[in-house]
Amino acid sequence: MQDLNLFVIFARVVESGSFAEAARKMRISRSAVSKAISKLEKSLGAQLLNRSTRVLSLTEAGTVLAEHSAHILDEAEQAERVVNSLQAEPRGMLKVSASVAFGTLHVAPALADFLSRYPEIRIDLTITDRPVDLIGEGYDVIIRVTNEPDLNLVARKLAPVRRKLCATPQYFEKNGVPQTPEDLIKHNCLDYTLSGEQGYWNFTGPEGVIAVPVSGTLRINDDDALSQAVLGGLGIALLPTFTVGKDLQSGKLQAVLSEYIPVERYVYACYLPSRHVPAKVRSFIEFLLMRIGTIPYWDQDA
Amino acid sequence: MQDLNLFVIFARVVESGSFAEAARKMRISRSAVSKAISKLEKSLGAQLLNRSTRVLSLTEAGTVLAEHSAHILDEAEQAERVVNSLQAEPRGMLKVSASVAFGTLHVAPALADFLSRYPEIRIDLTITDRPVDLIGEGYDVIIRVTNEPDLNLVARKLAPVRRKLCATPQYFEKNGVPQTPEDLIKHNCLDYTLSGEQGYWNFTGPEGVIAVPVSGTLRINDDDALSQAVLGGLGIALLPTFTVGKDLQSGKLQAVLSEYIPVERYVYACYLPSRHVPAKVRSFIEFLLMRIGTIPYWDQDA
DNA sequence: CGCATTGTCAACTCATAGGAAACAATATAA
DNA sequence: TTATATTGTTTCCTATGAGTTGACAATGCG
Repeated sequence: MQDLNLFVIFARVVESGSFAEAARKMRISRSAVSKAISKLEKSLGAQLLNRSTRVLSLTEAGTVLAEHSAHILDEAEQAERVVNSLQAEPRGMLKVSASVAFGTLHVAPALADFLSRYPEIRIDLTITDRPVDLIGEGYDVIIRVTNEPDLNLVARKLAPVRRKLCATPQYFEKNGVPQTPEDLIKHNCLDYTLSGEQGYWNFTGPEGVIAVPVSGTLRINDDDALSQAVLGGLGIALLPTFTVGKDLQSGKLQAVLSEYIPVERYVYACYLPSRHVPAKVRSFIEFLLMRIGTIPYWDQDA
Repeated sequence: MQDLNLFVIFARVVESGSFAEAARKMRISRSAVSKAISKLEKSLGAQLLNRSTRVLSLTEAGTVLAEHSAHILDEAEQAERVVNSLQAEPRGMLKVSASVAFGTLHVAPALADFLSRYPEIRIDLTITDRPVDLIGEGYDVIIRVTNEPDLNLVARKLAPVRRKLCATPQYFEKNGVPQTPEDLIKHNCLDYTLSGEQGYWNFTGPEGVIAVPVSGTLRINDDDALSQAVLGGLGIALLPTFTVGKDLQSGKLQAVLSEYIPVERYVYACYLPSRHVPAKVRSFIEFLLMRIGTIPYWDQDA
């Protein structure tokens, strides 16, 4: 394969009409240009330029090569421009993955705003709780709720996820209100599949950290569905305020043992570590940060 | 400006789907590929490929760049092919310059044969006796009759040009037949403008080289026109056999002092010195050589 | 006839392209 | 699970060759 840089030099010479002029434009010496052309001619096995000290003229081979070289130069400059623009301006396709509950309740509703703010961005949002392969599937950003994000990723903490022990008033009427964490053992504790240690709920209370063994008749891998189950009066669960904030306000759910704080989880926006984060990713994360804030809107008056 | 060779490596990686595979195809080491991509990403300021040891995926910037790179690669390969073909096969435009008399009488008539033998060649023939700038005007070949061709050019000797002292029988009847070169002084000697020393005709005779001072009433810069003048009975001239061969045979002209040989001139095909002579030029010169041969057809029975 | 500028060449220098080897990550096979 | 092979990366090293400088001859201009 040819050394394409020679094509570039050749194109410059042709458009300049002289070696010296081309050399000045490219800020290299005349001899460098001379050697480049000679090398190109040698490697192609064809004379490209007939030259005396004063006059240059293209051979037929030179003429066709000049055309191709100009195209190449063009294409390269264009490529450089579009990549730069893609990098510097928020535009293009943004592939996002978000977990089911949070994605549905808070990411998806926010996208309209985001897209109208950045009209050149398009979004491909995948809602799933399954672990995704950022590299293989080509995601720009994934939004996950977890207490310990993947160490191989850049994880931007968007907001804390506060959780509360909730059930319906009806449930408490029937089964009593637990006064201490230990009382939970007597209750139907609905569990979130992906939470840390199975079978235990951990709290930080007045006495420090405690682990309460719990058991229940239902386990779901989605916070929103879990909330629905609790709303149906099935039992008690540790529910994030981002799903049940309204229900707590409206009284459809009731929180108990509020002085015992479950291990805090966070909403993270994660992306691949790279020195070169495209503008679309930066602006998306900044938008989310602004939208969700340090004290998320669903917690503001909870 | 970018290093276009990095684009090529990038394109190869994309089409291969892996650094290692691309490295093997290009017969360089994996580390070379790795470094090339890193350098490209750095210089563009954008991530192009997301990669783990096992899986590669293009970023958006990478996707657009891949497209452009593929185009560039394509264009380069195409350019290489067409230049090679132009070099190796007799095809394309052949710019030829020929002197008026010889060009008209012998080059132009031969072209039909040549072009039918090489159907992919087209010819741009310029008939002129004016000295031409091979480089500036972009001629591939010039055909000239001279005794000393330009030393800066490659001059292929096609055929000797024999000249004879000619006049019409009528002229000799009226003015007498010169018996010795010195007798020429008494004749109307028509001169060819571009011949060596003005006012003298040089011969190699039995006594060695002699220079005869001559004078006449006409001087023309074209052998054919000069012949026409002689045919009109105006005087004596040194005429090349390639213009008056037929007239000598038919008796319309008569040659005298044949034992005195004028300085021999030659038909040359000249082209610019270069290691890389295109096939079209080579085949043209070979064709002329074959056609005109060492003993030209107009001399064969003269 | 200077004078300036051209393309080329030879000699030299230094950056850097590329290889080798070791490494961590990861997929596949046993 | 463990073992193995392969991936992309990194460090270190070296030879190549790209580019400079400073000549040169050729050439056009005033």
